[in-house]
Amino acid sequence: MDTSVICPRFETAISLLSQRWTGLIIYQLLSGPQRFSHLTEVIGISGRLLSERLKNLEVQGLVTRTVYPETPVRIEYALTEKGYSLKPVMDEIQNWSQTWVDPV
Amino acid sequence: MDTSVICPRFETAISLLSQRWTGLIIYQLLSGPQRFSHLTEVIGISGRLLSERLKNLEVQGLVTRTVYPETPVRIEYALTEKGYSLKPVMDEIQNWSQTWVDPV
DNA sequence: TCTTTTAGTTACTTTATGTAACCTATTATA
DNA sequence: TATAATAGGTTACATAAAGTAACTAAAAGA
Repeated sequence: MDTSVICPRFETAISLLSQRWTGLIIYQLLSGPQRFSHLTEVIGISGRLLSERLKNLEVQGLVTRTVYPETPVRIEYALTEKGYSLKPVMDEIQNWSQTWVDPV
Repeated sequence: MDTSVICPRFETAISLLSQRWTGLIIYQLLSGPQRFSHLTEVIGISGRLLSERLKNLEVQGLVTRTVYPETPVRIEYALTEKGYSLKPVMDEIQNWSQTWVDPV
């Protein structure tokens, strides 16, 4: 009989990254705070899902939402320390992709 | 005007890991070749999806499928070099989770 | 008042995932 | 010889998530 179980913390972490778009959003925000419309364009995600994902990421403490009451209003999304600390993960994915993914 | 685009190789790599269960399957196989039924139990994935995922991973060259014609038949799934080289990615996710994910 | 701009939301369609029952091959058992 | 047990799946159907496109809110300038 085998009682091995996957580490629950690892499971939580990877379920975060296994959600479609979430990894890309974090990766994109690594290059600095960005606006909603910029994220939709660069990532190629719909407003509906981007909105949903950013709300989740905010709740989980990975992203902050800052309103600049200009005209028209400017809202910037940025990584928290918790979000930014996923950089080594992203770096390793980047690194792997350079070796193992064919260029387009 | 902004022409920034996300690196296509990175995008390919993260779309692989963004597929539900795929990351967990790879993580689990890092500890050695394993059978179909063992994977379903440890990961908590249904046979239907595990079968689908393993086929994809085989096509993408991350996993091999080996048949041992014993009684009853034994089929083992193992990582290829390409699959195993995702270990640093998994290690960083593990690492992040130890710092940022609450224990259950 | 009407238009423009950003940041979303709503309603609806399509795709992915979850669940449970079923199938096949091989050998052990009654 | 029939029956059952075991591994490794597949099939059919229900539910949940993602994609698409049209619409809305708020604020200020023409």
